Amino acid sequence: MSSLALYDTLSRTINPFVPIKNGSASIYLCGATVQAPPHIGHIRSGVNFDILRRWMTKSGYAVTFIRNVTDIDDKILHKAHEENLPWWALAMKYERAFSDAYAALNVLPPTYEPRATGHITQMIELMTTLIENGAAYAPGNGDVYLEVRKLNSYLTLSRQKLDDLLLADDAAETFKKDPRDFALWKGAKAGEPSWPTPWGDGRPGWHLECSAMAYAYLGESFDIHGGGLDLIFPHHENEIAQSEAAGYVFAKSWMHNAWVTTSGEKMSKSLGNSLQVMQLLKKVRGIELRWYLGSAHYRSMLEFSQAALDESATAFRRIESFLNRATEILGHQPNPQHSQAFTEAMNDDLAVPLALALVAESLRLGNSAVTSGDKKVIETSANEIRGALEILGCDPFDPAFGLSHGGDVTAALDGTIALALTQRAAARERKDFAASDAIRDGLSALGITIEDTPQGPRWSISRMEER
RNA sequence: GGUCGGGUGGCCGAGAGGCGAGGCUCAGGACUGCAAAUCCUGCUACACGGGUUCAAAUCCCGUCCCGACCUCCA
Repeated sequence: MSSLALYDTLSRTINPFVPIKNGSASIYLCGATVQAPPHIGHIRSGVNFDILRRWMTKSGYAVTFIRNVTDIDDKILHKAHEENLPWWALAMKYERAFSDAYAALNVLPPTYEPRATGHITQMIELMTTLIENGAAYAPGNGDVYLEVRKLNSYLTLSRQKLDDLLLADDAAETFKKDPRDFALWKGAKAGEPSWPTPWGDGRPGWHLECSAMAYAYLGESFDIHGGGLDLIFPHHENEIAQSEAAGYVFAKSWMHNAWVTTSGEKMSKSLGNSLQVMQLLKKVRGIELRWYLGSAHYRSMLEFSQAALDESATAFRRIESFLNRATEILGHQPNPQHSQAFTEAMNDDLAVPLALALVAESLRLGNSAVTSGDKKVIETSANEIRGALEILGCDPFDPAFGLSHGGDVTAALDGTIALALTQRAAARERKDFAASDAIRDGLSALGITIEDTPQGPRWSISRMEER
């Protein structure tokens, strides 16, 4: 039996996962800066790390999963001004939008979801330590900077050299000792929200909150720190810099998910609304969108297209259809199981695409078994497929996705359709195919699909009426 | 300038020296009153040019193209 191995951005190699605390896993994922509605790139990160979490949990680890919300930063203040809302109202509005999107895609809520503004105390403590250490300085204008030249090491994650970096636009910043120093804390400008500190009123810089909150909930050292590729520099480098300068070990390994791209390019907000999660959920169901986002390997770019999404949804419906049929035949829902091959695929740095090939194989065997009536094979296939879908967070029987139709309604509908099907059967019996097809077409127009099977006709609700 | 990813069949998407990943689409077949569903068969690809090797999508050298980050970013 293989054991879990994961790619580590720091070493750029796949290593066996060895938890700091036996039987446990601690994960910190950089969540959203809540300044706009989530697009599928944001949510892909959530889905990828949710798959990691589910697999680790299934593998027996007690997983503590922290995903933060950054609810104060430059962009939030800017957007709040644009939308003519208090900054906190804007942040909450989009925090809810993210929560809704996570829920729609069955991304499990984190163990805890700390907000930056709820951890000002911890940030001040961290800055105090850094200033006492001599690692940080407060030039007197309310800002606090980390002095990067004094660090023992810096930029190890992105493997860059300090002097090779292009200078930021604010390089002329007179209060910095070195233009590469970065702000832990920003002194308050007029009209901006602020919190009191020993160095003046101000607000958090972008990076400080993650170091403070990771320390607060996971301690000086934890197993995995995750986020999107674009966070490697500067965000994660600066988290490392702050945390190590404060004397923490910080993250043992780093995982980064790749982007969703369009036409080869990273998604940007200029693309408009079309790739927002809620927009896409008008076209496909949450479970289908999740299937699509989770289907590529987390370290590979996922090239978005509407056609690819549609195809992916079609493929998923085939799988779902088999599970429904298997449930009817078996008389009970499949019991999730994992084959050796599936386990090995997932243990190999979450080789989801390989796992999906196994699902496809099981599906083919299962469908053949439906034709031949081999219940044993139907059950095995269905169990393994459901087991895989469960880990991918795409189990169609998971109540998180909501039942497709309520029990009472289904019963009533079932009776109604049964009446129509009785009429159709009678028409077919007397070879009046015009009449029987008229019934089928009529039901079809109402969104009810009829299929004739050796066990008799079965009906289902066609899903994509909105398309 | 520095750092880092890519280019795989009609489309999506794995793999990383040798046994055709897989899916979707399309075409043909089986089944069917017809559909639908399902199964079977077919479509034998790895940017370009060299090289190494018994063997290269995979390694090496060179070239072209695309993208990302460099203190706003999933």
